[in-house]
Amino acid sequence: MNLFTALRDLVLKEVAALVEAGELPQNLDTSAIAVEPPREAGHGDVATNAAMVLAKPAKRPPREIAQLIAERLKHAPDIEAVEVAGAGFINLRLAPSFWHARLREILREGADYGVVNLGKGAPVNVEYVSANPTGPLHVGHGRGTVFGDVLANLLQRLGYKVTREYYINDAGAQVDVLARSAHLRYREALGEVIGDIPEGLYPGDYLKPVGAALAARDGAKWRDVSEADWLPVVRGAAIDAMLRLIKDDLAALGVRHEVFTSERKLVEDGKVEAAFRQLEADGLIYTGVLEPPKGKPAPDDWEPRPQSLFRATKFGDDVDRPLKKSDGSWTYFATDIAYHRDKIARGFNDLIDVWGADHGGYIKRMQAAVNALSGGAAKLDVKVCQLVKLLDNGEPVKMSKRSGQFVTLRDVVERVGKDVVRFILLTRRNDAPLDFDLAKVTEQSKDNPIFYVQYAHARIHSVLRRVAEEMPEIARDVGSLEAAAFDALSDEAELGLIKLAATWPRVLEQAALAHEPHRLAFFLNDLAAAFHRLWNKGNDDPRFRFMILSDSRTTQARLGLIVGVGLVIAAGLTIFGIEPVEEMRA
RNA sequence: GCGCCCGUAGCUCAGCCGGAUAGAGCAUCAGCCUUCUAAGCUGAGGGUCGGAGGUUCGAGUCCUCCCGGGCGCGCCA
Repeated sequence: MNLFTALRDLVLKEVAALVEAGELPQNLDTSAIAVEPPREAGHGDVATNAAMVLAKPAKRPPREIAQLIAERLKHAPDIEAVEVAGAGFINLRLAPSFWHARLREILREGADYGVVNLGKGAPVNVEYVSANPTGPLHVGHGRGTVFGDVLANLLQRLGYKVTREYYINDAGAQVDVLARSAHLRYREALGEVIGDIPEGLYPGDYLKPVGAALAARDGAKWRDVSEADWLPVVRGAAIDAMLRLIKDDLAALGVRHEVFTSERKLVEDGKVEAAFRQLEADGLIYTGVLEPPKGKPAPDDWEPRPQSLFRATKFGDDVDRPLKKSDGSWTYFATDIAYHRDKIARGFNDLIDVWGADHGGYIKRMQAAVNALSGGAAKLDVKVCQLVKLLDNGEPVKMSKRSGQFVTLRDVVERVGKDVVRFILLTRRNDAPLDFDLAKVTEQSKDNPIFYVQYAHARIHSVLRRVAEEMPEIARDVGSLEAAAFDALSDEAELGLIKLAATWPRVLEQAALAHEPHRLAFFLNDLAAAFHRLWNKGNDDPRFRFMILSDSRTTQARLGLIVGVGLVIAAGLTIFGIEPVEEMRA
């Protein structure tokens, strides 16, 4: 149960009653009424702006309306105190029994706590990674990968029918470069001395096995024929190999896409042509001449050229966008239009793309295209991930793609572990740059967010183990804990921990609606902090220890509390695709 | 030149579709281990929320302009 939506319903009910009683006019717009946690804990457990929202349409002072509502709320069950404050806020304090009931709810629902059917089975398409199949993934890719994957997990958990997709850019010039690079490695494998890799080709060693495999399979067959003859073959082999490499990298991170879509195949199947014709039929394509971009030196070979343009400006883009290159082949935009058209045709009206920051300028045109293709029915949300700055103990790790000396995602996953990568990459908002320090993220200290959260979970299980040893008479199964005497939990620190854990349903829901999985990471960090705080309160004052040898009633109630917290932490980590640990010792 | 993102404590960043006295971590300083793991916790100092207008009962949050940084701007993807 999301307690805030439940209390909002209660407030709305009282407002309706006041309308009924003639205190407030009919037909009030109540949509802006919010019930939220107040910023200041001192203001109570929840606050509502109802009176302030209604003041103007009701033509009565907000504090007066607040009094009316407050008077009624005082009689509602579980509400311990109601006060009108500030400009007309209504602050509510809920009875301990209310919070005890929330704890019982957490214990009863366990991993499903906070899970509501927000999506109602609506299909959502999440496209992420979509890196060119020209080499291994690097850390920058990792960020979008984790973001997309955890967002997909989150949406799936809340009742959306999620499909995870990867778009393979295997049709452009870059895969031809890949093919030439692989052909060089092929000749090398046949015994030729190739020397330095020429400028403009991929220098990485990862193409050596591709060349070797080709030589082993076909011998010298592709050595002395023209490029036009060998290129498609070598390209196909190289793309296949790179895709296997990438899928392995993804598997090492615990990521698996359901659908891989080949750009080349879209072209071959005439899907791009079909998308083009659809837009043409809708009058959204014309032949025109684009201005050269201003503010930077025009490309050397710039010449005004009539070309097929999509009327993106009709859908909010800044200029109309070209669909064909000068050689007659499709632009990247054109094939991407076809891909999104294909997604829409497969029944998705809710599209999410996760891109790197350097593609930010591409958002408007893609949204314009989705809008045009679906007649406004489909929505595309593009989440852009900023750069990751890789550090090792504070020192920047040198990465140069040109020399082939860049740290791969695989390297990082193998060094620090997939769980660490999955969590740390979400400890910033997607649109803020992120530092990833290889040394710090494996540190066993509170400076390391994932350690901090796992440590809280481990401590909870440590207490369980101790109680099993010292007080075996206490039933520790969730069923028994649910029935524990929670009136023993009366300290504000204990209730505060329940209160925080009880906001989990709201956090889940809001993270899903906003498409912002990082909120889960921040919440878990806060929850862990609240737990560590209570733990230390027990250090300072033995009466607050979870295990009180002389008092099995209190001990069991406190076990219920921390097991509940542990369940919420575990539920959160599971969405991250991270295994909660029960002890920290290796 | 235009578009998008960002600008919050010395540093790195949160701030929940506008809500009350703007938060956390790091760093600095001062404290807490005969303990359920101190792998942790408590406290203190530190802010014109880049600037100026505007909308609103109320603006870090929305709008306009300006300043500063990043990304992008046909034949790369």
